[in-house]
Amino acid sequence: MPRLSREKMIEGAIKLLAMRGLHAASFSEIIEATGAPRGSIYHHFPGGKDQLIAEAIDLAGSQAVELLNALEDQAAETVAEQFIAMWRSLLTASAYQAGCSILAVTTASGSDALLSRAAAVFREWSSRLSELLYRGGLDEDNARRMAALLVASCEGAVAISRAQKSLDSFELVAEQLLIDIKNARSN
Amino acid sequence: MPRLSREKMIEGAIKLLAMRGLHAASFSEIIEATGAPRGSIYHHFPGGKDQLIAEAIDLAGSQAVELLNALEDQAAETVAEQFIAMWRSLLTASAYQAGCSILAVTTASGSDALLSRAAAVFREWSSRLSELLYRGGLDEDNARRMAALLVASCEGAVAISRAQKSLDSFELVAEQLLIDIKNARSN
DNA sequence: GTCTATACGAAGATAGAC
DNA sequence: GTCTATCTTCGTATAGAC
Repeated sequence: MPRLSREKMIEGAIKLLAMRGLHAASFSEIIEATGAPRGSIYHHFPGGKDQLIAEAIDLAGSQAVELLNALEDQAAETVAEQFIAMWRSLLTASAYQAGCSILAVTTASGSDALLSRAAAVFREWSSRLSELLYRGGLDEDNARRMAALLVASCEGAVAISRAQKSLDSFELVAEQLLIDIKNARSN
Repeated sequence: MPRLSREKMIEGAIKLLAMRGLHAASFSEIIEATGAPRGSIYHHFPGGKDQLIAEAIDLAGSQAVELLNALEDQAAETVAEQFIAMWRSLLTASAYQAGCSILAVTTASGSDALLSRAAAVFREWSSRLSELLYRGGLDEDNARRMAALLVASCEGAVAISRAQKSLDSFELVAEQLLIDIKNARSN
C-alpha cells in the first residue's frame, strides 16, 4: 500500500475543506475522519499542511475537469445544465453540509501560494467551459463570458444555498443561466 | 465614549474577515489592527467571538443595504451597474486583498447561528435587489431571477478575481450580467 | 511507514484588580 | 471600561523508536 493513506488524507482534506473550511481541515480532524495513520503525516507531506492543502486543491480541481471532459461535443445548453447539475448534487448529496472546497481555501487563505493555486483552478474551469460552450454553439465572446458567469455564479450560489439550507436561490440562478445560454445562442 | 471601541472592533472584524477569513478575525488580531482596548472585549461582547462575528455580519449586511437604498427609482440597468460597481470597488480599493466578509464566514462556519445569520443577509440583499429591478422595469419573475443571479455571481466573481489578483474574470461576469438585464427587459 | 512523545505558539475564555 | 494574569484547548511541527 504505497500511497493509499496518502490519498485518503487528501480526499479527507477536500471533504473537510468543503464542509467546515480551512481551519477545520487540520491534521487531527483529517486523521479522525479518515482513519488515516497519525504518524506518517510528515512522511507523506514533508511540506506540512500547506502541501496537503495544495494537493487537495489540485485534486478537487481536476476531478471537476474530468466531469467536464465527459461533455465534449454536447450542445451549449447541455454543457451548462451538466455543470449546474454537478454543483446541485454537491448540495443535495451532502444535505447542505458541503460547499466548494477550493472557494473555502480562497476565503481563508493564509499563503499566497495556495491562493494562486486556487486561482489557476478557476482559470482552468473557465477556459475548459468556454471551449465546450464554443463547440456547443456559442460564438467566442459569448462562450467566454458565459463560462466566466457559470463558474462565478455557481460558486456563489452554492455558498449561498448552503448557508440557507435551501435550493431556492440556487434554482433561481440555474434558471436564469439557462435562459442566458439560449439568448446567447440566438445572437 | 460609550461604544466607540465597540464599533471599532466590529469594523475591524469585518475587515479581517474580508481580508483573511474567520480564523484570522481573532481578538488578538482585531486589537492589533484597530488599537481597540484589550481588556474590554468580554465586556462589550459577553457572548465571545460568536457574538462579535454575528454583529459583524449584521453590520456588513446593512451597509450594503444602505447602498441599495440609494438606488430607489433607477432603471434596472443602473441598479445592476451600481451593485456591480460596489463589488468592483471592494477589489480595486483593497488591491485584491478583500473579499466579501460574509462569504468568508459561510465557508468557515463553525456555528449554525452564524450560518443562518449570513443566510438572512443574502436573502435580504436578493429581495431588496429584486424589488429595485422590478420597479426599474423588469417583470416580477425576471426581477427575482436576476436578483438571485446578481448576488450569487458577484459573490463568486469577487472571490475568484481576488484569488486571481486580476479584474479579468470579474469584468467578463459584469458584461454578461448587463447583457442579461437588457435581454430581460425586452421580454 | 507508522508510532509516541514533546515543544511551541495561538486561540478562546475567565477572574479579579484598578 | 479597561487592564493583567492565567487556564485550557488545539493547532503545527520535530525527534527518535519500532
